[in-house]
Amino acid sequence: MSNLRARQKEDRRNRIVAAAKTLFKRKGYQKTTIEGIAEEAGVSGVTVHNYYGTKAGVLLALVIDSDEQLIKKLEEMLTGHRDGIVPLVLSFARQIMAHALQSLEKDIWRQVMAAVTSEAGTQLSKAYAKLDEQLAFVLVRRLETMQADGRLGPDVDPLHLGRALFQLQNARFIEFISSDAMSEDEAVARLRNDLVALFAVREHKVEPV
Amino acid sequence: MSNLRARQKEDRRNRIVAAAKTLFKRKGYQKTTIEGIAEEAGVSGVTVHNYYGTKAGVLLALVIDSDEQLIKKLEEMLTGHRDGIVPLVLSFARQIMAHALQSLEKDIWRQVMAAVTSEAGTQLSKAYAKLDEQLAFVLVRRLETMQADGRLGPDVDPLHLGRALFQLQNARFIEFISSDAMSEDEAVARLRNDLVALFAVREHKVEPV
DNA sequence: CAAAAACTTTTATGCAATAAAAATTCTTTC
DNA sequence: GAAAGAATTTTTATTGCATAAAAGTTTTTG
Repeated sequence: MSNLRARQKEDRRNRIVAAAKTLFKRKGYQKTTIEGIAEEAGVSGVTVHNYYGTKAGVLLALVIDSDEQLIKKLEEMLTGHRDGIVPLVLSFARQIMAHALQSLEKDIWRQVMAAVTSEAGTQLSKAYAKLDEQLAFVLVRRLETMQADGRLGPDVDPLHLGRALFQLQNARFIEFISSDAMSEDEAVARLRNDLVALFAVREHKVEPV
Repeated sequence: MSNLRARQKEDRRNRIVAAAKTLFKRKGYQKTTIEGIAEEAGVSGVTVHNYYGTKAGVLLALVIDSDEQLIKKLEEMLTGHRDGIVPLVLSFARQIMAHALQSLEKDIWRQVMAAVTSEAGTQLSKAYAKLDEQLAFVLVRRLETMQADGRLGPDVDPLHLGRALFQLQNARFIEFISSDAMSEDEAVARLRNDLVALFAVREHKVEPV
């Protein structure tokens, strides 16, 4: 009997997120109220809280939806990439920044990033972390291909390398959204500096701690 | 006449931060109220807002004070460091994590990190960013010494490398405080994986974008 | 010392977040 | 198919952050 109640719940979830998306875009984050979202979605304010916990929670839910598409897009774009690691990571980064600004403004992204850390442990926060892991894996898979093709040394661990590269990219992404003044080009340039500097290192021994 | 007014202001600032420090430690972040801090400091709640803008602002001020000491400590500890880059960065990271937990609990650090991004552009947030830059420079100076000693190739840019290493360290630090379960050892292990993987790469060409 | 300037406090308002009680709607069972 | 029961939403109420404006106080300055 597929449960009317479950369908209604799903429906309300969708309406709330859709309402939030509309209002965040129209009025910005600070100026849209939970009560406003609730009204637009045809539920009570308390229901929004019951569903998503906080205003930032609603925002997170919305971002998670949009990021799932991003991952698919990235997979497509990077498959068949025949350049080196640096260009790979830079296109990856550029794509992420472009997608981010396309869906929401920097100011709102700052709220997203803040919510992810301050609400660490929440379901939604975990879901976001999972997406990050998936994003890192997009890189990992590319690196594995490169290694199979002989374009990456056999002594490199693609998993750890992919994760490290993602961390760097993410750090620069956060820097990017943290400043209204910073352009995509500037952010990419900084990331390139990071990579070039790191890859120029010839470390002899690694063992001692 | 050294301005009585300025001295009073300075005095209030100190009292507010001291009160906040006490209360945050005693009751945690969520449960201490601005009004409580104000009462403990002998001012009105609105004054706390006028001074620091937000509750997180008070917290940031407090952290900035403590981080200034950290930088000095790190300088001392790392001067005369004779190992390679990886051990250098790992001690650096370990020191930062130890200092962090010594002054505040993870939960509160999450609020700090969230505030830094969500309140980007604020005076206090800029001050925090400046401290990060100084921390990165601790690494940069060590790398310069290493290069002068011939322990780091002449084709490496110590400034960019130091910044990149700091970004990686910081990413893992955030991960560390974001999970109550993650130990210092685990965080350091992840950072080491990052570094080892990155330094194992032998990138041939870098030019094309 | 009095007027002006600089601050702080008081007062008031909006909104997020949370809890408990009341009301509604769906499901189940006879 | 209606009534009992369960699930879920809404109403209502409260606390605390944040902000603005008016009122009051203290320091500075002429």
